Amino acid sequence: MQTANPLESLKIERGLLERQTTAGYVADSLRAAIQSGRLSDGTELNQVALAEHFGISRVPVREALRALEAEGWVTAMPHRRAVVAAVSPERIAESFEIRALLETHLIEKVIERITAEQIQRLKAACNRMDELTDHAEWVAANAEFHHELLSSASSPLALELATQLSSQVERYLRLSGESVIRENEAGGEHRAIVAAVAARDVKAARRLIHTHIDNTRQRVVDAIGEEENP
Amino acid sequence: MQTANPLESLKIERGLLERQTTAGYVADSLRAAIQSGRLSDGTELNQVALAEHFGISRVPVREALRALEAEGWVTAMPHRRAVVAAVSPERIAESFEIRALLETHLIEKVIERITAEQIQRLKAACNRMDELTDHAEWVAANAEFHHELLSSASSPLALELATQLSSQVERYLRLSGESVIRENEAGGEHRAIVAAVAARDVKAARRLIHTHIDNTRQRVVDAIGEEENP
DNA sequence: CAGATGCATAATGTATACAGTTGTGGGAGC
DNA sequence: GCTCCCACAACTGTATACATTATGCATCTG
Repeated sequence: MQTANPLESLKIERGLLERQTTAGYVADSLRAAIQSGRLSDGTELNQVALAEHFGISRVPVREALRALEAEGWVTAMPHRRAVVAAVSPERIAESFEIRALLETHLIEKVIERITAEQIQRLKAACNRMDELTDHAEWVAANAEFHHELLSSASSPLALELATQLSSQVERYLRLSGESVIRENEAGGEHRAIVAAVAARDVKAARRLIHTHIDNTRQRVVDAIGEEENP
Repeated sequence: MQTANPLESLKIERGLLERQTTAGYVADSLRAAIQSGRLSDGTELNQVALAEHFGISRVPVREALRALEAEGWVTAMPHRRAVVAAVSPERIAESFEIRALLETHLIEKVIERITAEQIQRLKAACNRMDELTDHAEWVAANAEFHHELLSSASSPLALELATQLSSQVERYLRLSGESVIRENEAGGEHRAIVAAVAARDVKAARRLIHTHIDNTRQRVVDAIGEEENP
């Protein structure tokens, strides 16, 4: 037995800081900008312009673009400008369908494993969302809710895929009306899901999640339709 | 009205050749090597060594590694060597589970849409697989069969995900015994699936696919277990 | 001899320079 | 006026050079 290592705190700090490369920083910045919608579909990503903007050379910019391309955020062809990837309405719809498939599957494991404390956290997350007025914040909180809900399933790969699918279409949620009304609908749906999970009611939870995701899909697809044919 | 442009053929040829960048070529080469198992888990990917091997500079090598990292083939940390990513047994198992989920879902759409001609192609693919003796070729043909089967569902994103999940664990199929016996089992399972699809029997097809993938999962997981505790 | 320390080496990350491709605008030719 | 072509500008792709960080080894210390 020995006393706690006084350097332990420093180690953690180092771990948190975790010096990032410039390329990693650029990739994170661009990804966040695309995900939030600040960089919209088809925006051209000029390497020299980006390099100047960040005050760095083109090399790390290129590496960041390569990574984002592999992740699907950016479309690029040899010797041509990279552009922010467009996600077709069909792909968006399919993304929701697959999420529904994954999440209805995961919810069974969630119900098996979730603890009372985690349920409390979900309820708290629901309450927090009611307070939010900014749409962007609401979208982020919504993603966090789903992530938190599914993280209890202990299926890291499925969670990863579901999260990835969400994040790629998140920017299109913006279109589905800034209307708080709709968001409150979602809030009610979230609470119903949490209640079903708390009651360990697999069938109800599956049905509620499927309906919830399908509703969201409907809203987004409709919004895109209106956008195209106003 | 005008005669066919004689340059059109060149354009197509150009399109097929589709001049690739060096970085793209390196990424493809490495990906193929990892997928086939020629580069195994934990192999260090030294930039200068790779650059010398390909007879190029480090820049395109770095871009290739970035892309492969984003795709999950390579693990890298700042200022440290990149290594071929290891896929944990849990992740492999989960990968099969998610594939089962996706493929049992897709098979319904397949049955709705598949044509007689496509069914013939699937049968032909089954027959071709019987001829193969090389394990690596068999694995590739197996992947092709599943891809061909699901491509009739017209769900590009789901197909993409399923294919991606398969390709990432494909190299571990090698462990599951070179035994032709087991591969013949799979051949029988494939034929049964095609038969159910041809008969438009959704329930049977779902059950058969699920069993098939679960069997494969079992074989691979067992093989890994033996590998670790011989 | 175990463990820490400092230095040399090698590898990664970034900047700069150069090469090759694409796109564009203006002028020649019709 | 219109088209075609070519030169030039802008941009991407690659190589080389430099900066920073990690790692292995020899040395030193207790």
